[in-house]
Amino acid sequence: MKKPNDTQTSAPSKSRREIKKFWTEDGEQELSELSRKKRSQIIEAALETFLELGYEGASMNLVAERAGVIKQTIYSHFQDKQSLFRVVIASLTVDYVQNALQEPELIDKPLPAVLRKIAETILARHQDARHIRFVRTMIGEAERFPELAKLFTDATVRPVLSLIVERIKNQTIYKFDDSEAFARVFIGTVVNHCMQQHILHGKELLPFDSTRLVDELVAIVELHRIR
Amino acid sequence: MKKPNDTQTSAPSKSRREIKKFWTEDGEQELSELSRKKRSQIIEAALETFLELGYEGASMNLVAERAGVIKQTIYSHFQDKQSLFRVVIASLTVDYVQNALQEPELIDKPLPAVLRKIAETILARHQDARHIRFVRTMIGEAERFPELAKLFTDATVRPVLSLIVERIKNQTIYKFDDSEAFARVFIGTVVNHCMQQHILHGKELLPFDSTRLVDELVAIVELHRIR
DNA sequence: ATCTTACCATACCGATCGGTATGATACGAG
DNA sequence: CTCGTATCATACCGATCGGTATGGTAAGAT
Repeated sequence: MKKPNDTQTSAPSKSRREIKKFWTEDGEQELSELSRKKRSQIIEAALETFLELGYEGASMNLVAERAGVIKQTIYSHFQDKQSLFRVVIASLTVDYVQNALQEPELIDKPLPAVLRKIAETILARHQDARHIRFVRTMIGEAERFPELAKLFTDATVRPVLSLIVERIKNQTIYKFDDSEAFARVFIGTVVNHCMQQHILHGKELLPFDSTRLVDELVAIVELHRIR
Repeated sequence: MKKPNDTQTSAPSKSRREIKKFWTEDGEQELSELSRKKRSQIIEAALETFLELGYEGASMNLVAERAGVIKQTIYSHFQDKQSLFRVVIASLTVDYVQNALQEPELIDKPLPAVLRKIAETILARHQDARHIRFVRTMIGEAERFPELAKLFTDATVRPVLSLIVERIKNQTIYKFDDSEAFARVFIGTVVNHCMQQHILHGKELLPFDSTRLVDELVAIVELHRIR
């Protein structure tokens, strides 16, 4: 709601000493050791602050304080608050998908075991308070930052979906008429359970055991067994 | 992030002329015609503003301007920004459940028809831009306003859930071992589809036809038919 | 030994924030 | 016709906002 100060946005700069702007696109910059350390301090503090207070609720002063850095240092690494938010949220998004989607040992396991493993992964992630705040922030800002929401979907929903579809097609024990629709039923159920129980505090109001849900889903799979 | 001015929060008031505070709990106040009109203008404007900009992003100045009212009028009807937010969001929540959960003609319809009707209702609601903003805001503020999130769950999820469970139990054509788990699979799938497609902009990235999903769910129901 | 770089501390800028004070006006009830 | 009420317009309050300016310090490179 606050209009930025755009005095001298066009003028080169009245400042006597030019301050290095790392975010300027002048090729691949080799950041010094110190710079990289400060940068990661800023990112970590910004992350914590944005996830706790939301985009508007977080102040740059607080981020600087938590990062153990002065504001100018932030503004030498990031153009402005919006761009800091975008970088921080986007990098957390890709971090999550990177640490999660190793599909290691479950090659050639039966379909129900694969599905249980996927459900377990999603459920486990929602035990992490930071992830819950992450999802809340992502959804809360989805109107103001649609690219981030799309990135989130692309990085988290898409690969799981296609993994399930591929698994369904590479087996002959169960028969599904519309494998993508079934995949969406499966992850939709699990994700909505997390959303309802953890994001919206449903566990304090209508608690429901997740294993009952997964068992139900697996039972549904079993109904598709070729007889 | 801004600390409120709490000068004279304890002192009675330095103001010469006492301003009527409708939010004071001094019994059932009969608001005048004018007051009720102003109040509803304020609520409508606050709703639009909070849903568009979020709690922190919305300013009382803008709400007053949109309501065609001066700020003092807002503060004579509501204690502060938080309380305005709570009233506005809570009343929208109960409005939604009120206008939605008439279970009219579908008495004694077969189970698949009932489920299709429920899915249709949920899907239709997510065609409304205001409802999408409502859900985004509700989730985005779920950490700062947990009571609102719980109210939301209680008012929207619970009744649909128990309706389905009751419907499953009052029929003998289909057999479900865990009717509540199945109910959660059903509405979880539908709600997550809306969340993914509309709230998180998934329809512009991984579009998926909702009727395919509902058909899949009904096909799953059909697998439970007693042979 | 000088220069540059990246940081520090502090203070400042204009704008906007949530909320209040003052005084005027329009109007219905007695 | 007067009195109380609920609004209006406007201005103000202290605090905080995002962002910048000034000047200084420590360290590595030339």
